[in-house]
Amino acid sequence: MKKILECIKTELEPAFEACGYDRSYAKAVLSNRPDLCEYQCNGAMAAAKAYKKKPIEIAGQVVEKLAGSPMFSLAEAVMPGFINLRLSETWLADYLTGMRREKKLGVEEVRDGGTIIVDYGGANVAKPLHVGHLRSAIIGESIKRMGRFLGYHMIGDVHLGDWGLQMGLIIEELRSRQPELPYFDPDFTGEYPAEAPFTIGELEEIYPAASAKAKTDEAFKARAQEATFQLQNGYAPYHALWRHIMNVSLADLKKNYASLDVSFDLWKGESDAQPYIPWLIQDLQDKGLAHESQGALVVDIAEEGDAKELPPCIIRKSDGAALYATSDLGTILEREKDFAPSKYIYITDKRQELHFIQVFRTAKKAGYVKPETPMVHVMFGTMNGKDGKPFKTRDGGVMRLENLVAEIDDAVYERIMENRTVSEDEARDTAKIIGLAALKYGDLSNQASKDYVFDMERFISFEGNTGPYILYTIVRIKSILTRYAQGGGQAQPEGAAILPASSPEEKALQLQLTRYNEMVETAFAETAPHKICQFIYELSDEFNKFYNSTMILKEEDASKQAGYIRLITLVKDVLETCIDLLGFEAPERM
RNA sequence: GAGUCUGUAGCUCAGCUGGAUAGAGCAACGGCCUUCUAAGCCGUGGGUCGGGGGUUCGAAUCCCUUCAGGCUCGCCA
Repeated sequence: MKKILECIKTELEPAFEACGYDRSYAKAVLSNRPDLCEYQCNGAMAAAKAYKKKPIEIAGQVVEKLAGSPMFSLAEAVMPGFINLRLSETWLADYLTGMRREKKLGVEEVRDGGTIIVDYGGANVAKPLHVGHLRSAIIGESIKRMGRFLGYHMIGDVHLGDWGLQMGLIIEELRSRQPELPYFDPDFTGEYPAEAPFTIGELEEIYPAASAKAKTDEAFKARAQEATFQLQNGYAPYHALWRHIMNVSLADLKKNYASLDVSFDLWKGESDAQPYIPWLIQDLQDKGLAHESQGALVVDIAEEGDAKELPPCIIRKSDGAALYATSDLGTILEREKDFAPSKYIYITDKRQELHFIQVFRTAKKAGYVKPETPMVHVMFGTMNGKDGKPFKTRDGGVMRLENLVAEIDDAVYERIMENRTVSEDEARDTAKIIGLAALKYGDLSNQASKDYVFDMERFISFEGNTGPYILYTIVRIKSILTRYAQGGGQAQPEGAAILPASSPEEKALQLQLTRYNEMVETAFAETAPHKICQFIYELSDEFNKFYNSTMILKEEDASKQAGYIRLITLVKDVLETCIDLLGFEAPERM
């Protein structure tokens, strides 16, 4: 469906041309002075220079040509040369009627958008999910859903950290704790046990302990590096151990992501890239891209125009082991083979910016990814506490995701029980839904690339620009619709029209709805979920103003009432679609 | 040191491909429930858009400079 600004532009173009001005000046934007008009065109001022005329004169001429247009109820030229526009109520109502007849409420699907890989999650096997993983999961899930809604074939990959030094650290720590295990007996020839020698709880304690030990104990660190190297070279006992670590950890990770309503199409990890690495390293050498430097194998990625000389991409350490960049390149080879994506989107902490520049440039230089295929790194900032420092638990430790989610759910639950008389079970279920919305909206309503302050108090206060406010709005609409239907109302015959607005509040609500299709496209193109949040906050705001000004169920004119019902149904449909794109849902009651 | 991002109301943030009087929310204060969920709505107060210079008819927005903070800067991921 044609976007509202394009409709206006199409209407303005002939007017500009009829006056002898180029059509490129006929651009409309949303007004920043809603007291004066709804849309404005500033083209007359830009044209003034080119045609050496006064802006107001040009604007006046154009406005004359717009007289009688069914689209506008107002078209006037004001100093210094603005063209102020207001849509006619009937034209606006027709546009909305068109929206509600469209499958996706006016959003058009792309044709042949191709496959887009979204690499998010980034959980590390054997380590619990913590708040650092939250943003990647939440932002990535939203971007995946947006792309899918727009018709792209989106593939989300969790891309586990399952192959680095951490594995060697765990193996060595296990050896020091349980040296009697058969994995550490080089002469062992039997079957390795099917049962893992640790629980998820133990595993989560082992890694931090090993990591801390490696920082002070050089010999331990060296052994861990050696174990990592052996694992990567297929040493069977360690591979068996690695299998256990994977199995125990994956079950837990899946449970955690599920609780966030985050899902992945692929549960690939760095280990899956390993088969590609020997070829990769050989190929980069054959192509003359990789060379020895200080004992390591590196690819120079500096390009002309760089503000600063960028360090090379290291693809093999001096000890012969592969590392992060190597496995990311191997993963690219696998993805090209399996999916030949038309675009790559990586969602990580912004501190990894340099790493992705290195990987992207190497992939392009080597020809693994076509020059025209966009490789996008969506970077996000740190989630800070109220003190502006990285978010920690009260005692200064790393906050586990499970605990964070549980804390929010509990706080929401308390709030529900304060005010409402619903059963405990219903309150628990509703609290989960609202809690997730609070958490996700709190994150997504900020620009991803910026650091943001996670303020539990603010999130659970439920006032203002929050997820719960959006949900509350939806619940209000649902409540009206339910009561209307109970009263025997039938407002939804196929093709029934939205009626012209009869109040300023109703028109403001209608105008906000028309921005929907453009907003969705922009939000995806800019990988900016916060634009969806902003839109639905404004839409909710307009709805609540309308709600306060108009008693829908008390309306005596039945056809007018049916028109209201159709309008608020459209509002509900748009809001529900949007929160689905953000990755959460609304309860029936709250 | 170099690169990069950020700096907007007391707090948390929008706005940044240049347009009219810089917007929300929270917090403060004052109104609105015998009426569809008051987790709502209406109103009041609160700003040298970090500072300085420049480009422009017009700058929070573009350019330069400066201050403050974050992050990164070859063998962690």
